[in-house]
Amino acid sequence: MSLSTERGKLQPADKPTLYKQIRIDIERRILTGEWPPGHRIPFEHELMSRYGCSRMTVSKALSELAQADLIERRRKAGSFVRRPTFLSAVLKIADIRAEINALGRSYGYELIQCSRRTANAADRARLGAGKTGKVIAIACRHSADGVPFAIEDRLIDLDAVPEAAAADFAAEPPGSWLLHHVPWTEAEHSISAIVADEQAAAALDIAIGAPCLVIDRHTWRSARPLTAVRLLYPGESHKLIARFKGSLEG
Amino acid sequence: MSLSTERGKLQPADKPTLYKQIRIDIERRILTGEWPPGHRIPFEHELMSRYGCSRMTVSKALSELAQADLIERRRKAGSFVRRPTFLSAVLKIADIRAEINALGRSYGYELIQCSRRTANAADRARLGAGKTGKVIAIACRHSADGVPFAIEDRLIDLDAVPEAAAADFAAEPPGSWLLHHVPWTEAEHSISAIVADEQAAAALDIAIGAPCLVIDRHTWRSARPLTAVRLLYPGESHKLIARFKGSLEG
DNA sequence: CACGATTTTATGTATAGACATATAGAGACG
DNA sequence: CGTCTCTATATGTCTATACATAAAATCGTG
Repeated sequence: MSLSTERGKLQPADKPTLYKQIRIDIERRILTGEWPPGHRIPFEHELMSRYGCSRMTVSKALSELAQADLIERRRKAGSFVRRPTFLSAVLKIADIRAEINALGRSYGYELIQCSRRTANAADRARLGAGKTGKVIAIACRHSADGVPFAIEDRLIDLDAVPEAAAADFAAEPPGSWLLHHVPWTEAEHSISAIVADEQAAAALDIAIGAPCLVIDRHTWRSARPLTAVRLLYPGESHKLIARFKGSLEG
Repeated sequence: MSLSTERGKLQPADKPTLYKQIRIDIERRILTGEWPPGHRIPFEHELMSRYGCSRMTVSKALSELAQADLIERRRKAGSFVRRPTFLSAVLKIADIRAEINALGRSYGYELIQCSRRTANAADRARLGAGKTGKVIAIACRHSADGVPFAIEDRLIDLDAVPEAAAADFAAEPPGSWLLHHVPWTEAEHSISAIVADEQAAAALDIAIGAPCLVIDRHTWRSARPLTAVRLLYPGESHKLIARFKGSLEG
């Protein structure tokens, strides 16, 4: 409140609509700790009189805060500050080609192996779901400026993604192809560290025993497994960045 | 549409309010690719007549989709499907104590070293910002059922977090203490892989040369650095899970 | 006191209407 | 043909009102 400055005009490039003002106000109190987790936000009717507006307006502000997971709304009880999903962050895993291009380096791609087969027990276990028919198994390598960047080992469920049968994975990396042709609803990433074995070391041109970052990604559409991929990055050179930012200043 | 089953009753635990129905409907079309990125969503007045409701209702659905970054709304032009933030996912990094407790294992904590000093050049570089006064440097170890789980190496800016001077980090892990006492607005995680050196191997009770997952986390409040921490996990045993889930199914 | 029924209340959804605002596209003009 | 202005229009915000719904609080009864 009374954030008005000594300037006569308000902040120039601002659009201080009322509901947004209320949202920012409450958000500020939460993020500064003035209203700690568990604290009950004033009732809508209190906010109505405090800001001199209708219930729809404060409700809109509270709804957005709820959608952003900052507060929890409970009928009859009120709205409460949520324990921030504290150490959760948005992990951006760019498409490898885009990632390398963004670094201003030239992208290189090599298909190492690509075969189609009826799913065996290991394939089924890896894809996670029951009876699978045919799958495509792909091994390939991504490089930046000619230096190995990551190796990829992928399995695609051909029943779930029949279009993949017609794709030319020698010309286009499977990750990019899937991104542009196959919509998905759920993905899970598992990140771990291993040391390079002989094969990985050779493919990545690093020493045996050097650390590697591993990303295992599974992708589903409506609970149906589409693809499973393991990406191996030379561990010291590559970093994944995850960032969390409150929307206070955004 | 027409997801109704052969059962006479609708889905029991469902609350198919109209605006949510509209939201799910549009979301489905986007996620299945029926409406690809760039596609113009029907105008609000079209949706009004299609669903037979008021503009506020369709607007609420569209607003939520916009807040979820699935569509972009432009005055006069309409609403458009955004290119999904494709490979971004929510990375959940739980508080270590909570994480271990969640696994049903007993949490152990040992403070290895804790000292206060005037920030040196390395400290300033690590915290990222300019002139820092005093800092607290902490080294500690987390264990699960007596087995080393992770080692932590942390720096806290005492000027930004003066309360930390009074905290007893022998009794409470710095991560937990900070979580409960210090609000923050931004955090960045950098994930990489290294092999254990002699010191890390000893602290984690693993072999020298064994892979380790490293998380470097920096935390700010309104762009001011609060703390920088490096967590070292035995790489094969530990996995970070990041999950993306569309809200299609709830 | 324990337990089930009833009331109260804060949020959830929805409406019709109003005005604001940005801007794409049309028309005017040089 | 380029540029400028104007206008039509889709979204953005807000109101006052209405009824639905879940759950806390209260009451009543055994």
